[in-house]
Amino acid sequence: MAITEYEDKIKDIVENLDKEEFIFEFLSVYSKIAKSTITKLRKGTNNLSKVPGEYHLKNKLYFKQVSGDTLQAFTDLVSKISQQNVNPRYIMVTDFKNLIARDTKTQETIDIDFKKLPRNFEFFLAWNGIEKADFERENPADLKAAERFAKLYDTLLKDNERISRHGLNLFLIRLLFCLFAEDTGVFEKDIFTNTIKSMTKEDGSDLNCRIQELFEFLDTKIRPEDTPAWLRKFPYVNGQLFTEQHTNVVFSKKSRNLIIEAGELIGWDKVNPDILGSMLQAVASEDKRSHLGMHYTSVPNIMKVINPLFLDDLHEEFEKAKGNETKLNNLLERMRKMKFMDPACGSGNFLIITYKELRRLEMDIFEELGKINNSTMYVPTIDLGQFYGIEIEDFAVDVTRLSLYIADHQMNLELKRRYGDYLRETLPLHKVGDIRCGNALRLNWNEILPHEKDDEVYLFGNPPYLGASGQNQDQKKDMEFVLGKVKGYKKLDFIAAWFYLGMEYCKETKARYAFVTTNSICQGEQVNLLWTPILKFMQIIFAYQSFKWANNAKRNAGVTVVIIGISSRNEKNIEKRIYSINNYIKKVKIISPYLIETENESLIVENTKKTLNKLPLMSKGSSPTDGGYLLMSDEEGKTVLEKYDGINDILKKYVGSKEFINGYYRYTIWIADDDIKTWKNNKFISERLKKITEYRDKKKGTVKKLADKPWKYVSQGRFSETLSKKNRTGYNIIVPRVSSENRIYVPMGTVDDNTVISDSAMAIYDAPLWLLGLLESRMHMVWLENVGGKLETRYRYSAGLVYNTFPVPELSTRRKNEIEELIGNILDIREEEGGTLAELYGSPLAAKNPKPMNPRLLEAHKELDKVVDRAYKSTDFKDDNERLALLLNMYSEMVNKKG
DNA sequence: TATCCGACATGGA
DNA sequence: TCCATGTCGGATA
Repeated sequence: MAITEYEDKIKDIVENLDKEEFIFEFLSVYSKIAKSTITKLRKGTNNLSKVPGEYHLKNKLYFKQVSGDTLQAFTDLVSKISQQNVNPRYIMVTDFKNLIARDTKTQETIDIDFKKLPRNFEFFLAWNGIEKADFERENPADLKAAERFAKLYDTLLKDNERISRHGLNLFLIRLLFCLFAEDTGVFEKDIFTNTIKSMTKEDGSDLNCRIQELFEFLDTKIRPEDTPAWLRKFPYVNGQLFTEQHTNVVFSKKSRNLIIEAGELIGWDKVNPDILGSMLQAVASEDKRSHLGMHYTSVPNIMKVINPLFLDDLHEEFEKAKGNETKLNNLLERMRKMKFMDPACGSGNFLIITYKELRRLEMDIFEELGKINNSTMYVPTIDLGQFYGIEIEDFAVDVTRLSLYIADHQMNLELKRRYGDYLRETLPLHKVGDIRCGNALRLNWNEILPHEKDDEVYLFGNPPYLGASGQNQDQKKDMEFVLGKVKGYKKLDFIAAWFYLGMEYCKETKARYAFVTTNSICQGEQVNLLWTPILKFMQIIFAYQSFKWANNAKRNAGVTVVIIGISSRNEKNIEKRIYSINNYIKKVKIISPYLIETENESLIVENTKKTLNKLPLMSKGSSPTDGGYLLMSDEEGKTVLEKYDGINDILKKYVGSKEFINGYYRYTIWIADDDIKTWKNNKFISERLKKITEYRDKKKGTVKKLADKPWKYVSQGRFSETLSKKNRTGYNIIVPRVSSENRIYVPMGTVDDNTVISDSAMAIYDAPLWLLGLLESRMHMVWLENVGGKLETRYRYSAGLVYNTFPVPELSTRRKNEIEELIGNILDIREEEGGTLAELYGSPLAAKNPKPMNPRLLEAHKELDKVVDRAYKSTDFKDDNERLALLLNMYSEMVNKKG
């Protein structure tokens, strides 16, 4: 059942109250309580209490209808129950004005206005087998609010087809403000909802007029004498929130009710402005509705950005300043001058969290000041005017401003709670810094938030990620606008533009920046393209290594992220920190753009087409680009082989990474140009070829050109060429392009000439066996792990980055023979032990359910490692870091030699 | 022509 | 719905 259904049903019961029937109707809302149980309770057959007005349903509820002092009645009932040997989950009393209920398991008690029962439906969810704590974790008030809000939004859109989006959005923002204000003490309690309820007609026809009058009045500082009484109770709001002219909105009975329900059923005081904002933003943009909230940054992740960027430092300074009035005041002065900008602020959650954290620190400081000098006056330090943002969607801009007001008010309440005598008024609203609506990649950030060399300014956020092949024309133009001068910029992720602009804003100043980003900009070919130019002026001061994106949205975005903090190179002696999983912190001197400790951050491996190491050519396997019509499963292949005589001439096994690792194969049609005459009239073949022609015709470029030769692979690597070579003695080596990072070694191997290596794997045709041994070695694994690209965190093997750049020392014939023998041994053990490579290599590095690698195989690999290690260095390596350092040094020598 | 990538894709528990 | 682990074709050089 949807959350809102519980509320709606209970609301119906409360509004059409039948006191005698109430408890039965209420129980029936909770579907796990059987109808028959309720019927029996009504008849009294299973009512364990014989007192009139009392209902005791075994293990579930002890209910009493009372009159007079409910609290006294409740206390009496509790003590009465405690004397019996019974254990009802809930105890509830009500006089239908007030209601008190206790959950005897959690000992939680609610004492509420009877009319607020619908809002508290989740308190009783244990009846349905759902514990309240679990429910709240999965269905926060924010989600509930967003769900109701989406309904209202859709209804208003249907009733107002011609209205401008901006006008509608503005109305909704103001509505949200009013609902929030009446629940949190900015306005008089429930005044907005009650006004609408009592002052407008049920069909909604005059609601627009009243709303317009109200909004205008909220923006009027000097209250006219003739203000009608119903308006006079509303205060002056300012903050420009109600300044713009209200756009007329058509209301219906339905939309009016939805507004009233939003007021009555949602506890706006429980709503987090940071999360709500992201939900609202998603509601308002149709295309994003499907991934509601997918991309909002969770509070823990925001903390990972702002803590190391500036908050840790402020807290540290606070600790040092404790007991010293001057130092404390200096810290406040410093905080007052700080400025913050999120150049992709969305609905502003980074700004909100930052604002709240600073206000809390401010309170702590005043508490300390109070201890030193108890006549300390509270002077507001942190102001909304210190917060800036850029956002492309105008609704989100409004949500950001609104959310900042809400955050401000929440902190004012917290201040009052903590120190009753320190007061800060929410109204009139304070002015927020520039939250600019526009394209962050086209705007001059320094014009929005101008700063001097020594100003303390921080930029942060979670800008959009988009790989090179997913960018649309506009985004590509934006990339060119920002990164046009950067070599190879077209291969960079969209977020690279933010990192580049961050550099331009912060370089040679004290300003710093940190973003949450896809980890791919710190892997593979993007490392050189992006970081070589940025590191000319900047340095990485902290980094969170790869972790999986997660927030509370129903469906999470599928991406692995890192967090990178950056300052100007001019800032010396910064202690840099690398945070890895489990929040293990390592303090280091230099952080490389691969986000690991390094001695030289310019040791970056560049994608290279030519081999730098004289190894035989590696190429990608063959790619059919056939829409799947050249391929068939093992099973289908065997059927075909039986059905058509001689077809085995043109059927080959087809093996990619998945097939190779998991020990199976598919079949592919593989027809040489000369043989096509023989086969084009075969029914099975011709049907498939026709489909391929159709498929390729819809494409463009090379693929389309091959539409009339459908049997041909679009790219064959060097396979055909190899097949035509006579007197071959080498092996066809297969290397999976993508494979699990949970294995110690990437399984590689050899296949015969009757097997097509698919483009999901790399291939070295007609190669010596020692080469396979070299590639399977620890040395090569370390290289792959550190300089190769990744698919999230999977290993991604590529020729340009990994194979061609791999530094190889002089190998004597004797050593080659030794390697050959050891890799031969490994291949034998694989055969002897049996099972798939996935089973043999296991997943020993998995965090949750590690599966061991076959011990015999592991031993054989270690022997191979020793021999290969020895080719690089005469003594043992301490660890993989030492291997990597040696390889990187060899690499840089190799590159320098080439000039 | 040959990649290197994917706010992913997909199959199995 | 989570968890483990690798397809396939596009845009680019």
